[in-house]
Amino acid sequence: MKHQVTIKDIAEKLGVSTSTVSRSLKDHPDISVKTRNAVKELAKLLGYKPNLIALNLKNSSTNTIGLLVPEIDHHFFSTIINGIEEVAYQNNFNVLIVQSNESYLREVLNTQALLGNRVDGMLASFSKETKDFSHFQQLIDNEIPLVFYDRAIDKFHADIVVVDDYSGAYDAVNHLLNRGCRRIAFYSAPQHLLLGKDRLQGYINALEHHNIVYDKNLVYSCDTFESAVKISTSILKKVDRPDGVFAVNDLTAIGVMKTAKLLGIKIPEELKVVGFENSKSAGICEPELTSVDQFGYNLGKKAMSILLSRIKNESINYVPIKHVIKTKLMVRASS
Amino acid sequence: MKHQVTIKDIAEKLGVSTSTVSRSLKDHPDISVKTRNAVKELAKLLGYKPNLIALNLKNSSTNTIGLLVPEIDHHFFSTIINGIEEVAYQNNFNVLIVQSNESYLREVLNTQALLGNRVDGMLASFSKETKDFSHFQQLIDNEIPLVFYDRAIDKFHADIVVVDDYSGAYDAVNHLLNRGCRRIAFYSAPQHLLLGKDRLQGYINALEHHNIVYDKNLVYSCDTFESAVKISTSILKKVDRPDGVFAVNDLTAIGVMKTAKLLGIKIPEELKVVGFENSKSAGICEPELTSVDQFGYNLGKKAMSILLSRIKNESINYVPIKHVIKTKLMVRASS
DNA sequence: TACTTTATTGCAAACGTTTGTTATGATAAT
DNA sequence: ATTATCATAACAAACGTTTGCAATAAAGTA
Repeated sequence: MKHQVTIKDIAEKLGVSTSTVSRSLKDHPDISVKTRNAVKELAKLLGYKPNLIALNLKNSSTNTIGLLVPEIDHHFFSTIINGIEEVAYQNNFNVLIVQSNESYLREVLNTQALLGNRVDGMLASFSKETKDFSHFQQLIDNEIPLVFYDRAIDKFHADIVVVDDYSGAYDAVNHLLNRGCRRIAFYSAPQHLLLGKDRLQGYINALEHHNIVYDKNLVYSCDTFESAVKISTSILKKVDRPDGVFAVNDLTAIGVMKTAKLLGIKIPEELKVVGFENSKSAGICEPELTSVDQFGYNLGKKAMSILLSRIKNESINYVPIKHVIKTKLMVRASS
Repeated sequence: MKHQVTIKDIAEKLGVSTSTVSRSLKDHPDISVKTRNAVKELAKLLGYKPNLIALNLKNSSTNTIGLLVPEIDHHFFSTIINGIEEVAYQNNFNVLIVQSNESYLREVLNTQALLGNRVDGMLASFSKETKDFSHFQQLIDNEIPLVFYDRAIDKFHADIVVVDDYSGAYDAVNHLLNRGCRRIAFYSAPQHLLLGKDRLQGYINALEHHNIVYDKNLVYSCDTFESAVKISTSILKKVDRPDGVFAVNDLTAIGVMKTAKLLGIKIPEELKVVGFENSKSAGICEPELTSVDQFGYNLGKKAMSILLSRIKNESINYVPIKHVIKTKLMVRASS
C-alpha cells in the first residue's frame, strides 16, 4: 500500500502549517480566502481523504456500531440487517458486522474485537450455544450502549427489541384450532431463549382458550429443515398423529410438509401447517405456507433507533426498555 | 461511554512509564519479572483492552478488509460472505461489510467510507446500476489491493474471482437439449455484466453444438421472481411456446414454474426448467429445481485468499489474475 | 508617534500506542 | 579506585488530526 496523502503532505507542499490546512479544509474564517482555496485545490488534486482512524482516536468516538448476528445467511437476520443499516446510514454511522455462526467461542472473540475497535454501541443477538453472557457484561461495565434484538435475556442493563413471539404463536395456533385442528404438534426452539418460552406460552394459551389440554408429548425440540425431516416420519406414522403443526420457523415447517407429502398425507386436508418467519420460501413451497411475519426490517430499524438514542443521550442511568414488534399471520394454502 | 482503561492509567497507578507498561504486557525481557507481573495483574484487574484504533494509526495498517456486497439478503452472497469470513477469521482479519443495495450512489459512498477507514484491501461486487467505476480507481491509485468477485470487469489492475458462468450455462442448456428440449428460453441478466455475457455465450454455444439455430427472440431480460411471473404468462401461452427454460437464477426459474403450473403446463413433461444458484429454494419448490451450483462458499474463500496474498506480498506490479470457480449442475425433478 | 485592533498563521498538546535511544544505578572487571 | 558491563526503566518521537493559545505583522486609532 502506498503512503496515503495526509494533511502534512499538503502543508509541506504549500509551506504552511498543518493547522492551517486543517482549518482551510473546514472553511474556518480565520484563514484567508486565498490560502483556503489553495489548500482545497491541492487537496483535491492529490486526492486527499481524511484519515478516519486518526479522527476516531482524537475524538474517541468512531461513529461505528457493532452488530453481532448469529447467521447472516438467514433471511430473517438479513432483513434485520437491512433495517439496521438503513437507520445507520441515515445517521452517518458505520456498521461493523460480525457473525457467531452459532458458536459461543466465536461470539466471544468477535465481541472482544468490537470492543477493541471501540464501537460506540452494539446490537447483539447471541448464538444458540451461548449460556454464559459475561462477554456482554464488559460492554455494560464500559457503559457502551447495548441493545439485544430478537434473542434476548433481561438480566442486563440493556434495551431489548423482540418479536411478539407470544402473540405470534398464539395467533398461529388459534388459527389452526379455528380451522378444526385438535392435535397440534409444536416444533419448538431451545427453551433457554426468551423466544422459546414465549412461543410455547402462546401455544399453550391458545389451546387453553379452546379448552384443549396441553399435551407436552406434542412438543418437540426441533428447529431445522433436516431435523424436521428426520423426526417427522415417525411422528406422522403414529395412529394418533397430529392434525396440525406449528413450527418455530419456515424451513422446519417445510421439512414437515415434505415428509407428509412423501407419506401421502394431504395438506391442508389431513394436516395443516403453520410456520414462523414468512420467508421467501413460504411463498415458494407447495402448498404455500401459512406463516407468521416477524417484520425483521422494522425490528432492525427500531433496534438501531433505540441504540442511536442511547449513544446520543449519554444518560448513564437510563432504565432499559423492551420493545415488542407486532407480528402478523399470513394465511396461505397450507392451512 | 465511560473512559476506557489505557496504558497510561496503568502506568500512573503503578508509578511507571507507559513504555514500561507496554513492554510488560508483551513480556519484553528488558523489564523485570516483578514489574511485568504487577503490570499484567493490574491490567487484568482493570479490564484493560488495547485500543485497536490507536494501534491501527501507529501501524498504518488495520487488519481490516472492506467487503462491498450488492445485497446481503441473497443466499448466494451470504454464502460468499461466509467463505470470506472464514479465511479472514483464520488470519486475524476483520471484515467491514457494506451494502450497495444495488444503488450506485450508495456504492460510491460506502467505498469512500472504506477508504476513509483505511482498509488494507477490498473485495468488491458492484451494483447492477454501476456503469462508472472511478470510485474503484481511487483504490488502485493508492495501491490498495482490490479483488472483484462474482461481478467483475477486467479493465482494472485488480484480481478477479468469478463463477464459471460460461460452463455453467453451457452445461445447463446442454442438459436441457439432451432431455429433448428444442426451444429453450433464456431468462437473462443485464448484458453489461461479464456474467451476463458469459452465460449468454454458454447458452448459444450449447445450442450450436446441437445444431440448433440461436433465436434471440427466446432471450428475455428478466432476473427476478416478480418479473418472471409477470412476463411468463404471455410467453407460455404462445403456440410456439418454449419447451425448456434456463433462468439466470433460481428465483426467476421458480417464478416461471409457478406460472406454468397455473397455466396447467406439466413440469417436467411439457416444460423443463433449470435455474442457476442451487439455493435452498431449489430444494424446496415443487418440483424440485435443477440448478447450477456456484459454490459461493468456495468463491468467497478463494477471493479472500487472493486478497490476503496481495496484502502480504506488497508486490506493487503484480499481474492481476482471474480465477474461475467451477460450477456443477445439480439435476432434480424440474428437468 | 505610540498604542490598540484585527487578520492571519504557527505552535504545541492531545488521542493511545510502540519502539529506538538514553539515563540511572548497581555490579563486575581491571 | 576507576572504568566497563549490565539490568532496568524512562524519554521522546511517531502515526494523522484538531484546536486553544500565542505570535506576528499590518492596519486603524488617538
